[in-house]
Parts: sequence; structure tokens; C-alpha cells
Amino acid sequence: MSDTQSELPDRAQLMLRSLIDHYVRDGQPVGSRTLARDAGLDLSPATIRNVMADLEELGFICSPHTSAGRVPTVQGYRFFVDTLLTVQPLDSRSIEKMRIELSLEQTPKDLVESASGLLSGITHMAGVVTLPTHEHALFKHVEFLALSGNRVLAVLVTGEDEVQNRMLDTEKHHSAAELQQASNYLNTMFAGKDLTEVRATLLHEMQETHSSLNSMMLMAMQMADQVLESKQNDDYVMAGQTNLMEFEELCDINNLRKLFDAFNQKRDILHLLDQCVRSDGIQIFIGDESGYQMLDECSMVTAPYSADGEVLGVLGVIGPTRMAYDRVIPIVDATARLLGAALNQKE
Amino acid sequence: MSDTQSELPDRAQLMLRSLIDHYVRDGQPVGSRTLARDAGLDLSPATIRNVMADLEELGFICSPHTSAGRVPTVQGYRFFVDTLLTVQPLDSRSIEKMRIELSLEQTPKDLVESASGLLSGITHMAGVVTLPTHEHALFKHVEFLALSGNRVLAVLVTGEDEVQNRMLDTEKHHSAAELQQASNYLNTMFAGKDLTEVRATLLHEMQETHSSLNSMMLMAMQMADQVLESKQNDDYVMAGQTNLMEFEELCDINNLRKLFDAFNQKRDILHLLDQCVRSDGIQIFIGDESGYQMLDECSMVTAPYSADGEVLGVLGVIGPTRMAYDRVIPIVDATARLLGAALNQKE
DNA sequence: GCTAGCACTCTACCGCTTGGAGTGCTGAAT
DNA sequence: ATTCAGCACTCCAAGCGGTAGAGTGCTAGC
Repeated sequence: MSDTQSELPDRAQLMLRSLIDHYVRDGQPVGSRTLARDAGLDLSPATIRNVMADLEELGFICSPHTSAGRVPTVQGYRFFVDTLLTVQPLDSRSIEKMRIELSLEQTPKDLVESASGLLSGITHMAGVVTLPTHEHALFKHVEFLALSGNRVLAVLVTGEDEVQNRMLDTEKHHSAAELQQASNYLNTMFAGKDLTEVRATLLHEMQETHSSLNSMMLMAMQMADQVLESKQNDDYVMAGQTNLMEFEELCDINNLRKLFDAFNQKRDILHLLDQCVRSDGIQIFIGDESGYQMLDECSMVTAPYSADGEVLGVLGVIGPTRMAYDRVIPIVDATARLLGAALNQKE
Repeated sequence: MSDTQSELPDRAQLMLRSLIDHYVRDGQPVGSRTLARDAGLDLSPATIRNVMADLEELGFICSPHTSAGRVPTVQGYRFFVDTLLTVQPLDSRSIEKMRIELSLEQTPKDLVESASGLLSGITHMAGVVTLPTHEHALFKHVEFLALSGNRVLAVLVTGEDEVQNRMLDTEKHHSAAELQQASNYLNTMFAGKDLTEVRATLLHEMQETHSSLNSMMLMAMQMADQVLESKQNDDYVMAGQTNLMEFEELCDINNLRKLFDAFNQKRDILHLLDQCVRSDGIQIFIGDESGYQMLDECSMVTAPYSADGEVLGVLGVIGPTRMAYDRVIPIVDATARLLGAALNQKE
């Protein structure tokens, strides 16, 4: 009342924060008595109750039944996360530990696995990391091998010694010599160039000088194009799924089934993660904000990770809505930075 | 009593079978009344009870508490499976359906995934299929590519156009020409040979003529050897894990967690599957027979699959101990045959 | 050897009570 | 105007007793 109508009084904010703290800690609805004792404000339970009634009217908290304490709603968490949260930065000891852990890994794939392991290990929830996109990797080398029939194996090596195999069905059979010639052409022409650039050039050339090129070169381009158009950011690594079974609020068998099905399917989770790659910085979905039913009881905290200024992927943590956001956010943030740095170093 | 002491009277056998039938169907302990009604024997519940007491003494059944019906024990299932079971062969319509489903897949990997999908789909339990070993594949082609530093990428193509990549750390840097020479040597020397044979020859040569070979050839061999020694049968594809959540007897959260952790870890499950690859034919682990705690409440029905007379891997079904073995066994058997046939065809 | 009958046991379920936790409201004190 | 003590009220969780039902083991008679 001392404030304008639109702003929540300090007292109420403090109480909301304290309530969420409590609820996150022990999962029980929080009553006025508890809050009066621990919120720091020197008020009687009765007064607390009045303020709680206000908070309830605003939709930030609710009680599961008449004579239970209060529980934060999704909007409550949202307000908390958006305006009340003070993240305590991770202590440098833990960060150093994580850095060392990551520094042991060699390939990007190993790094990603290690990172998701770290996320789940530290938070005791599920960690997820998308594989880094190759979009801005450098073209290094391509090799074509003749297989049986009209099939050709293309092996593409990119800047960081990432290797991709790809099976191609071509219209006619190509001899080893033809294929050698094709790869030579591509290798001399594009070595060291950016992959997207390579692809654009190829497409452009194919349209411009379509007829003037001999068929082998055309084929080489088609094959290279096929290699390049290949999936990116279409897979992730997950760790600690079973940690989620420890939370009673998720332990409903129906819920668990939907959740684990989604993890296996990957499609929906990927779609969600994809949204996070665009917005830079930490992104948080609380409860049904994600729009996916299987995550209704869950929250997800994500951050994109990048090396060399380019966003390569997203990582994050999936856990129950009742999650220590203030603890998880810096962990996710730090992991994203460290993974980015580690990927940078390996180049 | 009309039989020798060691043999179970027909009547008792019939009853055990009927009891298991019932219990598998509806998961409730079976009482003497039910059995009297449905076992086909024209006996009163009282008589049934006497026989049940015998069966209990033999350890084939037990009751969860004084006034509940009886439930089969592990030994009960074991006896049932070993001596009472009559599998009804799968009708040809379903088999044809499965064959068609499998015929759509191209690569061995896709086939294996499809097969595990079929297993889980038909049985409503979890299906598992190990990736086919390459042990007896034919050496077709090997290619070495120089990466940064002393690292070399080896690409091995085997008989069925299976491709394997392998990163090698060598002692010194090798030029593209050197590598080309090495691969040429190996390709002309071994093309079309059996991989194990290739490996044996290589090892032998390396010991015999160690010093007389120039270092490049030695390196070529080392690299080839590294490629060849690579893992085999060390991975599997699983489908329908979440189906297991539908069985109340597995739904204990602790149990589920152990189970899913094991599925993720893969190590223990692989070890178990490995035992099944040796014994030919259907293999069944009931309850704690597996020796792994997480499978105490589960059974596993497996069969090796083979093409061209060579065993390539194992597939199977994991479900609750209370499982319709007579239905599952022919399904696993048929799937193994079909997968073998499909792999054969793709060569 | 089979079975009807009986006493017994155990569980699952229902309704009841009780204690505790927490609420909302009111009226007095500051 | 706030704050707060007090009070009546609500609701859940847990415990308790009683009952119905299912199933057993045993015994005695056919």
C-alpha cells in the first residue's frame, strides 16, 4: 500500500523469496508460523497470513487445500526468477575442478558427454548438452571411396579433426580414379574455407555454370552438398535421467513414462533446446511454460555455449519445478562457458 | 505317489502349468478354488490344496501370506520353462509382417534398431539387440588420412559396406604420400580376406619380420591392427524400456532406478548378453538367475542371431518375471531368424 | 484316495475418531 | 493505519476396530 499498486511491497517480496527457499528445501507447503520464524521480518504469523493472502490473490502462491501451508505457483517461481533472484557465483574451486575434468577429454563428443555428466552430477538432476553444430567449422579434407554398386562413401574432415561419414547413392558407377579426381578438385578448391561458405559457393556454381561443367565435377558437388547439408544440432547427450526418479513430485508412473519416452524420442526436447540456442544467455522454462505436457512438472534451465564468438549448441539441466534456481543457474552458466572454452582450446 | 519319488505326478504338473498361466494373466495369487474351476482336472479345491502343499514343499510355488493364493517361485518358472512348456509357433501372418518391416531397412544398424523395435512392440516389454560383430566380415578397403599433429584417421570398409572410423595417434608425423603408400600396400595385400585372418597375418608378420620391414609398413600394420582389434559386440540397441513401467511389480522406484541405470551403463547388460552368444539357441534368465541385482524382478529371453552360419550377435526381451514365456520364446526365436536372414540378404 | 466341512488366519476396506497444522476473521492495542 | 492475539473452523493424516472375503490346513467320513 505504501507503494504504487503495480509494485509488490518489499515485505511481500521478502516473504515470497523466503517461502520459495523453504519449499525448495523440504518440499512441504509452508505455513505462516514457519515463515514468521525464519523470514527475518519481525512479524507475527497473523500478519504474515495477511500478506500471504495478497500473494495468493496475485497468483504467486496457492495452497493445496484449506488447511495446508502455501506453495509457489508457476507465476510465483517466474516472478522469483525474474526479479527476486540473486545468484551467488560459483566458487572458483568448483569451477577449477570442472575445468580440469573437461580438459581431460579429447574429442568434442567426449567433451559434450563429460559436460552433461558434470551438470547432472553437480545438480543431482538430469543434464543435457546438444552436440556442437558444424555450421562454422572449416572444410579440411574430403575423400570419396567407391563401395559396391553405385554407392559412394564420402568422408569429410573438418577443422577440428571432426570426421563425418556419409553414404551416397549416385546415378552411375564411378571408378576410384574419377572419385580421386573429384576429391582432389574439392580439396584444392576449398581447403580451409568455412563450411557454409563452401556450401553456398557450391550451390551457386551449380546453378550458374550448370551445363558447362563435366558430369564428374557436378557429381562431386552434389556429393559434397549432400555431406554439407547434413544434420546439425539434431542430437543431444543426456546424463542422470534416473536422478529425476528421486523426486517424489515426479514419481508418478505416468509422468515418468512420458518423460522418459520424450528423452528417448528426442524430438520434442530438441525442439525446445532449439528455441534456447537463439536467445543468448540463460533461458528458463518453468513447469508448463515449455508447452510440452511431459515437462509440466519440470523446469529446464539452459544456456547456449559458444566458441570463438559462434554459438555452437545449448546445454542445460532438467529437474522438478521445485528446484534451487539460484544454485542451478550459475552452474549452467559456468558449464556453458567452460565447455565453450574447452572446445576453443581443442581447435 | 504313483510315480517314483523324483518325478512330479502328471496332476501336479498340470496344476503348476495352470497356476502359472493364471498368474501370468492377471498377476494375482491363485487360490485352490480358481484352479479347481479352470485346471481341467475334475477335483475339489481340497484336493487341489493338498497337491499345492506338495508343490510348495518342492519350492515351485509359495504364498505371499497365510491366506493368499499361491505364486510361482523362480524354481517354479524354471521347471515350467524346462519341462512343461509347449511353445505355440508364431502364425505365419505375423512373421510375414515382421519380415516386411525388416526388409525396409538398409544398413545393419537400421536393421538392428528395427528388430529391437519389433521385439518391444510385439511383446510390450523391452527389446534389446546387440550390434552385429564384424569378426568375420571381409576386409575391403582401408584409407588413411593425415590429420593435425601426429594423428591419423583410418577408415576401414568391410564386406557389407560397413564403415568404421578410427583415430590413431602415431609416433611421428606421416605425409599424405606415406599414408597413401601404406593403404595401397594393405589394400592389395588383403582385399577380400577375412578380417580375423587379416589380423592374424598382420600380427604374425610383425613378429616374424619385425626388423626387416621399413617403418612405414610397420606403422601401416600397427594402424590396421588397431582398427581390427576394435570393439565388437560392445554395444546394443534397446527399445521400449518405458514399457517396463507398466508392470506394477517393477514399479518400485528403487527398482526402476537400478534398472534404468543398468540400461544406460550398458556394461552389465552386455556382459549378460555376452553369455548368451556362446550357448546356441534360446537362453532364459529368470529372476535372480541372472546374478544381477537390478534384474531380480525381471526375466530375460534371448537368442543369438546369425547369418551365413556365423553368429553375429544376440537379441532378446527383458520383462517382469511374470511373463508369458510360451508367447515370448517363439517371438524372440522368430526375430532372431528374421534378423539373420535380413542381414544375409543385404550382403 | 478324495472331498465336505470347519476353524483359523490374514488382508483389504470402511467408517470413526483424534491430533495437529494451518487458515481467515475479528477486535483490541499500538 | 498496522499489527497481532485469540478463536472458530477446516482439512488431512494416522490410528483403531470391525467386517467381509479369500484362502488355508486339518480332520473325519465316504
